[in-house]
Amino acid sequence: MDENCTVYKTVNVLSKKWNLLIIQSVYKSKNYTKRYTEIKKDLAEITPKILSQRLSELEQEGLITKEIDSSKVPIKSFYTLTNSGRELINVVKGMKNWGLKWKFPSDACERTRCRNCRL
Amino acid sequence: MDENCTVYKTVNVLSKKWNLLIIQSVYKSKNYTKRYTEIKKDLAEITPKILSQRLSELEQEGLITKEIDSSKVPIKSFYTLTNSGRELINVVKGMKNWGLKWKFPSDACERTRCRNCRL
DNA sequence: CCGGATCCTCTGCGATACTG
DNA sequence: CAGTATCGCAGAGGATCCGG
Repeated sequence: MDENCTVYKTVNVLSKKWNLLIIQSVYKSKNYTKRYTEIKKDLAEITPKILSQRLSELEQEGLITKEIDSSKVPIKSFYTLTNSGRELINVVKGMKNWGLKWKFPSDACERTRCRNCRL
Repeated sequence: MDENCTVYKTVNVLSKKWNLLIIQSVYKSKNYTKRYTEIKKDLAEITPKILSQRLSELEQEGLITKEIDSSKVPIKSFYTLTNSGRELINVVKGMKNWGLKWKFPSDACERTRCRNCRL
């Protein structure tokens, strides 16, 4: 495998820590949009620095868009999945189904819409 | 999302650096079996320490099995995908198809069996 | 209050060399 | 051939601070 291979490059982008969980967190929300603080609350263990870094990278990669409402205080940031970002949910679902089958069976997650992951 | 969620735990295992590429490298081989040096050659940029670490972890996770032929020198190690490891190829394929569509189009990889990734 | 930025610490990846 | 030993450094994590 050389570094020009699509698989190689894609895996390196997607398997960067937190990326798929951020995508999934935003995907769960209405209109595929979430605020910075909501994502941070959803991914309890992520630190603000890392979340900012990842969101910025995902924006540059074209997987999410950012909008800022500074019309009134407090200023609010909204992050929305692009079309490409939305389609990534299939990858997350693939991982979930594999995990349910082979590693981490969970009654809660078996349901079509788990309370945690909503997939 | 709490840390008991199947999605959370599964993503953390699978998105660890090199894991999916190792799985895919072994998957491409006859009988889903590859030797240490062959994997290292296939993933040119991986270092021996990291490859050893990852293989050991993947073995503990039950995704690969290891067999050593020490009957004659040089000693040879064989790594084989388990059933759960084989099924992970669907996740890799999902990533590949997403990457082809949105990020890294490639004529070579578009073919059903790319010379590099064989997926 | 919200959305970060800053500073510091520390795990863990990467590179090179070496060995049973 | 299939790894280990050692070292250096980037990036993840933790705590705190700050402008709007």
